[in-house]
Order: sequence, then structure tokens, then C-alpha cells
Amino acid sequence: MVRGKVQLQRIEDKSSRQVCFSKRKRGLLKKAKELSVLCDVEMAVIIFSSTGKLFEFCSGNSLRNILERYDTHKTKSQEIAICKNVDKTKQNHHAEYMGPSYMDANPLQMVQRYFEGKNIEQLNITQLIQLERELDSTLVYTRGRKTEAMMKSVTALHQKEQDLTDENNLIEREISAIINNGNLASQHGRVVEDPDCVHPSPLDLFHF
Amino acid sequence: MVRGKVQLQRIEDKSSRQVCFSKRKRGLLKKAKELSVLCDVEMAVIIFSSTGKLFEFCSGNSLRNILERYDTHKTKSQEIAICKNVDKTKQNHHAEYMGPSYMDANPLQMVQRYFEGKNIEQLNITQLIQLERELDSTLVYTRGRKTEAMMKSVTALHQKEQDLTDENNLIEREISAIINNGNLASQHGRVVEDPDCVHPSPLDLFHF
DNA sequence: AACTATTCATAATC
DNA sequence: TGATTATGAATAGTT
Repeated sequence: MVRGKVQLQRIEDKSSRQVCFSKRKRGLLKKAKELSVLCDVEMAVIIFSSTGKLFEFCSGNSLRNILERYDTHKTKSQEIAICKNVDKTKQNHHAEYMGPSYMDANPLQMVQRYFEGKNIEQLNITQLIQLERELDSTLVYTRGRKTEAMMKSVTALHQKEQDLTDENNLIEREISAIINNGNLASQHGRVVEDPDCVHPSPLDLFHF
Repeated sequence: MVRGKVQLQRIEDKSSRQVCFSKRKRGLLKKAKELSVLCDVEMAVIIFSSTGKLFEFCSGNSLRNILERYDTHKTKSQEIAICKNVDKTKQNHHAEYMGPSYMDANPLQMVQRYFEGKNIEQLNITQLIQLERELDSTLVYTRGRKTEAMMKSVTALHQKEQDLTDENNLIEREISAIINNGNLASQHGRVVEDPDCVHPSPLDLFHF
């Protein structure tokens, strides 16, 4: 019996998670087969259980074929793909609330603690290969996040610079106006033009 | 309204098929996301519509990572063959058991969970750089260990091969001796050459 | 694109 | 584990 709406968050109890995985995996693979047959589409599903076991589905005969088609498709429209990914990550940031346990710890410490526990000296080859893969993907992820963060930072700095420039221009204009007014007042009492229209800042060219 | 059980076969009407695809694709991707989040598994879904358009889903950050893991998994049987050898020679009592807390989550999920909760604006770039450096050096170290372990494995295999070859040669000589003894007894005391000099094993070529 | 009448998936329970 | 069942979710057909 399903009680209330299912919360979309990691099931903490290991056993329940395993049972849920088993059931939902079956359900998903069934749905995948239905979709591929009913709608006559080429598709692939790859699932790694938390124990590292691989489950897969593909329409047609070969998953490898689909992956190749995927690669072809990707290299063809690489720029678009990159844009999409950026959008995805942007959305994800605001997506959902995370348990506090991960918010508190420093990620560096977290990772260090993890590797201390592993005792790399004593791992066998299989474990080393697995660890290498984990490290690699974590590194890729981290680099991505770093780049993103740096880009954001650069953009923010640029915005700040722009704001300050604008402010400077404004002040400059005000000073000019005051000086001109002073000149006018002392000379012929004429009013100055709006400086906004007269002197557009050259820095405007750097908008992006 | 759903009338009767759905037939598992291609929907012939193009329009209905398109509508069905649209609906079911959404459903499937939703289920995929639920499975990946609830059960904390790594997975990917790739769908090509009949019009050639690509739809995809992946847990974590990169579908490419998952495909790489898939490839690695597929070629794993070779690795296991190599590993068994070394694991036997160098018993790893210590590595066998590790605290379950560290074995459960992989570092990528750990790091992702940490950063997903944060807004990009709040990210500490210094933290990310430190993390990147740590991951990079651990990765380099791990690769070194892996290479070393594999070399040892290969050496051990080679040694085993050498031993077996020696044993074979010994047996061969014994057999020759027996046969020759028989010949001597029945013919007239002629002695055969040392088989070692006559038939060097081709496997000797693989010394390194 | 909405709206239901149904079937389907599955969380809880045994 | 495996089966059952009450309930929420998905969706085929209709508008």
C-alpha cells in the first residue's frame, strides 16, 4: 500500500533501498521495452546498482550500436550539447533540499577521510581500477564545477566593474555639470544638455 | 480511458504513435530520475525518436562517464583473470574488510551531494581547487599503484609459466630417457643428445 | 492540450 | 527473500 506521495530523495535504509531498486528496475525496464516497441524508437538503458552490478536494456540487437549513434549525434551537435548541460546544472542547483550532514563537512576533508579509509597500499588490482575510475569521474566533476564557479565569479566581477564604471561616469558628469553650471552662471546663465546623450562611455562596448 | 490490456506491438497510426511516444517518454524519464535518486544508482537512458531527435537522461553529471564505466565493465573479465593471480600470491587480509561506512558511498556521489545543495554563487573556489589538487594527486598515486600491481601480476604469471615450462622440460627429458633406455636395451647402447640443446622451448623467447 | 476511466506500478505488509 | 493488496501514478482514448 502506497502511503501518501513518494518523496523524491535517497532512501536511507539500505534494505528498503535494495528492495525498491529491484522493483523499480524491473518496472523501468518493462516501460523501456514497451516504449521501444509501441513507438518504434531506438533506445538504451544502462543501470549500475550500488553494488556495482550492471543491468542494461536496448531496443534492437546491440547496445553498442546505440552508443555509437549517440557518439555520432553528440560530436555533430557538440556546442548545443554543452549549452544544454549548462542549463541542466543551473536548474539542478535550485532543485532540491539536501540533508544537513553533507552541508556541514568540508568536501576536501570528506574526500580525504574516504581515501584514508581505503588504504590504497593494500588494495588489489580490481579495487585499484574501481578506485581509479571513481577518482577520475570525481575529478572531472570537480573541474567542471570549478570552471563554472570561476566563470560565475568572472561574470560577477565584470558586473561590479561595469557598475563602478557607470557610477564613475555619473559622478564625472555631475562634476562636469557643476563646473559648467558654475561657468554658465558666472558667464551667461545657460543650462547644460543631458550628458547621457552626449558622451556614451567607451566601456559599454565590453558588455556580454 | 485505457480499454483492455495494451498490445505490445508497434502503433501503426503515426499520429497516435507520436503522441504515445511523447507521453511515455516523459513517464519513462520521470521513472528513471526517481530510480536514480531513490535508490542512489548510476544510470543512463538514451532515446532516439523516430524523427532522429535525441533524448537522454543520466544520474550524476555526465552520461559520458557512465558510458565509460559501461565500457570498462564490459572488458572487466580480463582484469579479473589478471587479478586473481596476484591476489592469491599476496594475501590481502587487511584489504579484505573495510569499514562499511566508507565502502557504501562513492566519492563522486559524496562530492555531488555536497555541491548540489549549494548555490553556485556561494561556492568557494578555493575549496574546489584544493579538492581538485587532492583528487589529482590521489589519482596519480592510484594509477602508479595499479601499474605496479599489474606489473607484479605479470611477473608472477611469467614466473609460473617459467616453472611450468621447466617442469615440462624435465618430464620431457624423463620420457626421452625412458624411451632411449628402452632403445638402448633393445638396440645397442647408443646415447641420445641432451633434449635441452636440441629442442629449446619457444616460450623462452618471452623472457623479460 | 485537458480530461477521465482504466490499467499499471509499487510501498507497505505479511 | 516472495506473494498480496491498497493506493497513487501513468496513460489510452476522448474532447
